[in-house]
Amino acid sequence: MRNTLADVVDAALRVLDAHGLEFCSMRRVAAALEVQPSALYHHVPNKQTLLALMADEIVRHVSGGDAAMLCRSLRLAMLMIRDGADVVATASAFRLGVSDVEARLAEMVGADGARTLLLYTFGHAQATQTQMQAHAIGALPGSERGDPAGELTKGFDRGIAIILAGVGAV
Amino acid sequence: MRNTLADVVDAALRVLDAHGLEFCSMRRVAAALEVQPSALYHHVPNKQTLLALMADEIVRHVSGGDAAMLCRSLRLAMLMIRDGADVVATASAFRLGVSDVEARLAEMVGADGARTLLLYTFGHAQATQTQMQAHAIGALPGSERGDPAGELTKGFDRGIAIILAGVGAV
DNA sequence: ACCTGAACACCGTTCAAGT
DNA sequence: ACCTGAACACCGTTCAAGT
Repeated sequence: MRNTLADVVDAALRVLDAHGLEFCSMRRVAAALEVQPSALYHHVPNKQTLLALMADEIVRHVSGGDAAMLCRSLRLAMLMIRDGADVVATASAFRLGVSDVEARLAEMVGADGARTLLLYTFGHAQATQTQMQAHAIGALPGSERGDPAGELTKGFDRGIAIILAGVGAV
Repeated sequence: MRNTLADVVDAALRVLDAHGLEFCSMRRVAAALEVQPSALYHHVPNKQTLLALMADEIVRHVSGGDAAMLCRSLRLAMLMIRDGADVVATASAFRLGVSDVEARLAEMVGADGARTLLLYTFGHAQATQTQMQAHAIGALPGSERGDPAGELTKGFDRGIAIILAGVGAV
């Protein structure tokens, strides 16, 4: 036994973080494992499935005592890896590591509140990552002041507070 | 003069709607215009730019009297075309047809409320489209009951109501 | 069970050249 | 200004064959 499915997923996550989703190809993942591209298809039926497994892994350790902390943990998990928000958002319809988070949120704030929190968290994480990439390239008109990560996080927290206040007000 | 930039963007949107983002390649857009792939690069510097122009076009006619109607209009504009939510969400960091919507929302509910509404709308539209695709393929476990579009729209409206209530409650 | 090697039908992009 | 033709360095996936 030379490589396991977990090895493939780990290698794919390393390639994703190093090169971004655009260049996270089956051929590059295979190269990272020093294996022929066709060897991957012994572990995984296609690329879409591999991306779903990557999404599960990204979200695996999300946890938190209340709704706000759970959302913050989910956001951080996606931001930890390059293009993580895109990978999770795209795969989340099928793979249910995310549905797990939604179920825990639903216990605290109801089904509608849970869905609202979750989809806002996805949207914000995606926007954060594209904005951070734009900032890294240096392509933001009139906002060349320092790293924007802190302000983005504060903005995220304000949105969560708005939604939670709305849940309370029914 | 044989083709204009607008022709290229229109052709790209037709290819997107017919085949989806995955198969919306420069080569297929060129074929739709009965032109060689290299001809596109006279109108557009690269594919990313073309996608941004497509996003602007998708969002062009969004309008509404209050915040909720504006969000509903934005959501419908993205849902009108296959994979429209993905195209708009990915391109929205640079292209500012969306920033325009955000600015109008900000006048009504403040900057934080506008951002929350907008990112929730993106997240919900993306989830709606992946779910509708899954439903079309017939790949949803235990939910084979009719078209889910109506329930998804009601769920969206409830989320908007929660956020607007939260904005009111500060 | 896990992998190689070769092939198939594709990509985005560049560039000289045509009209 | 708008396009062709040819090329370059890539893709995802399949399949027979090896160990």
